[in-house]
Amino acid sequence: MVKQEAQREQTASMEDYLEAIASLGEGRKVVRVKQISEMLGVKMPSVTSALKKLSEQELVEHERYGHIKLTPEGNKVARDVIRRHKALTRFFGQALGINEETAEEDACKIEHVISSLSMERLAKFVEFIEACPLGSANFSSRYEYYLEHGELPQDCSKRSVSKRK
Amino acid sequence: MVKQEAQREQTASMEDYLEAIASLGEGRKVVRVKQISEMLGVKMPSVTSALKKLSEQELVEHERYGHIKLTPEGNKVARDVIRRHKALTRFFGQALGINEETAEEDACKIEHVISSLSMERLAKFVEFIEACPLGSANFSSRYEYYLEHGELPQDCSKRSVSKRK
DNA sequence: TATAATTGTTAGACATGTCTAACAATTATG
DNA sequence: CATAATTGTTAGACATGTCTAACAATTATA
Repeated sequence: MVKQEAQREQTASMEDYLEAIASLGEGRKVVRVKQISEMLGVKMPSVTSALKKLSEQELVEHERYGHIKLTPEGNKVARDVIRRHKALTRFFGQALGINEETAEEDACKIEHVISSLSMERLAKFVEFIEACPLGSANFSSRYEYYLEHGELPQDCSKRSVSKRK
Repeated sequence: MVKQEAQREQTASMEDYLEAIASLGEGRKVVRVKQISEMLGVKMPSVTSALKKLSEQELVEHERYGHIKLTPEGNKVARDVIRRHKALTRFFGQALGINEETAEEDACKIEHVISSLSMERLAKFVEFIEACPLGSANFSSRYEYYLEHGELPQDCSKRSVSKRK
């Protein structure tokens, strides 16, 4: 057991490019420089320059004015980023009740910096919350009460579980 | 209601410098360029250059070969970073059961990119978990069971809460 | 199919933040 | 207190990733 994951060798920017190429290419769709640039909010020359770098690392196939495609290795990296992205979005959205837009934004940033260990635990946590109806129901309702009122609900009291009303 | 927080104008690097200065300066201790450089794992010229920038922004007082001190505004920013840092460390440590070192590392990265909203909710979440013994006990024990066995404990079943054993 | 519109590339400027090498100031000590 | 050791600064190189301006290829259309 020497080094489970070689990943995270990419910068946040390069991960963003890989992620964008992967999602734009879903279902064999042709990927264009312009689409990538729009998706990431950068200008086209930035994309060209990123593609050059990623090609040199053999994560992307790209020929001048031609097709753009992830290599198997590039796809692996992209899938991993996307996996983190989705788990984080679920966490912020489902577990913390954050609005979709903000959840997305945070996921986009955090996906590039979180450790594998925390990522794994976070994903398990969300799975758990979503899968365990009893725990979840109790948890969510109490948590929402706490969010709204700023104090703990009765049945969280340290002394006893009140039965009145 | 126009813009609650003007913060997050700083880059991750500059936030790190402010954070380091604040924590090295706890209790009126004199802050040195060398200490900052060691704490952040950069060379001294990087610190000098950062101090210059932060001085121009009036977040730090620094005179050549002289004292280093946060201005009130710089202190405000630093305290805010530290607040985020602590809440994140608690979340990863207490709530997710991540080891201290990893929890620290993740907090150091995420503190610079997370939104105010998510940060607030995350902090409330940790408070809640720590403050609500019933929810917490239920939650933690089930979550640990899930982490360890990879499947939900009996009392999470969708059908009914088993009473046997 | 010739020309116009769109898309993509190249070249090179710029911002950020790091580093090394050389030098300067401060502090410690023989 | 003179000199050595330590600490701090300056200058300038370098890496990353962005941008604009100018040009080139591709695609659409009159």
